[in-house]
Amino acid sequence: MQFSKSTDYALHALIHLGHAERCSNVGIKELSGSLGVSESYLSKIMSKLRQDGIVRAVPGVNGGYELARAADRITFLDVIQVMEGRQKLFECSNTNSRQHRLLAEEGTARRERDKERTGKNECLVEKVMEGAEQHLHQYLRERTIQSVLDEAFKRCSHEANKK
Amino acid sequence: MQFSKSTDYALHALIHLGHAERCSNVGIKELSGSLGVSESYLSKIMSKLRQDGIVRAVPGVNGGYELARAADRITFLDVIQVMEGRQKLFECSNTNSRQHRLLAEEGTARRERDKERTGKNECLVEKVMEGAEQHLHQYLRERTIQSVLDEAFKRCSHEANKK
DNA sequence: ATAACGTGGACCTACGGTGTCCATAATAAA
DNA sequence: TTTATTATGGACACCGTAGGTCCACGTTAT
Repeated sequence: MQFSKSTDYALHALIHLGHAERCSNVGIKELSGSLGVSESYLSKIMSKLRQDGIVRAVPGVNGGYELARAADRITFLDVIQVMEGRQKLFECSNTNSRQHRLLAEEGTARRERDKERTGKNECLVEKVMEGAEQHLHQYLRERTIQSVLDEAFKRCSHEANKK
Repeated sequence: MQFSKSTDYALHALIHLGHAERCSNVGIKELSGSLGVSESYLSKIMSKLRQDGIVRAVPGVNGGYELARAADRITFLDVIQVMEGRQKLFECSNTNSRQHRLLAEEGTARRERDKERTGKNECLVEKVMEGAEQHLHQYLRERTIQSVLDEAFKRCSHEANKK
């Protein structure tokens, strides 16, 4: 259970773009050089980010990438969901096991209705995990590319003050 | 980024054990039947749980498994860490990229010391992710096998009251 | 002694993460 | 218009690992 390297690269690439906001259109060469990743692989990642409207891209001479919206409107959650997909953190593999049927058979009109709607019994483990996912998402929604830039700048100027 | 099926099976198996607490020693047959998983695969999982002191096992006739400690002292985090390993949620793949060196070169005695200790620059993305991991862990530490059993019982008796 | 039961090792398969290469399209500069 | 630059998308390769099976062995109760 770990985030993929693609997510890593994507976040760092976006930070680079956010930092170089003034001169728009950062090429894949500069990006791959800055991150230490091959151009070909990073292209794939940038392409994905573009398809999801995180960045814009222009081909041709002097082309490159730029953020599609302000850095403080690109959250970690946005990026992670693009790169990792929108699948749930946890999915009960068989809600029709005896264990689940046992719980379901304790009657309950509500559970019956649940089953009618979704076609499967509910899973209490899944419920707990959904809670965990909500918390995680909430946290990741509050962190943006801009917040990382701010943090970097803060440390920088803090050091400057001490001198 | 998803929890593995093993974690799923492990949690459900432990819930079964917690539910059948009275008659200790639940066999692999009963467990695999209840969860709808093959005996051979589930054995592997139970074995892992035993090695980490989550369950006890006795071989021989009438053998089987039982919880090694009270159900309210087995947290979701415990189980997940056994099954998924203790690796971090996120690890920056190259803290020596130009991007990181750029941040590091802004001087800072503190960052220098960091580098001396760990041998690598710090990564602000990693920092954010570590925060996310802490939150997630805190949540998972508060959910136990017992809490799921309680929830199941609560729903059950709630239905009974209505009748 | 024998049947029931858990253990650990060897092994297999499928899939996805990581990564490369190339043909193509789009764009700016000459 | 031609050429150089740059992003795009498809095809493909590699490989680690999740998921799963099988079997020989050790242990225990009857």
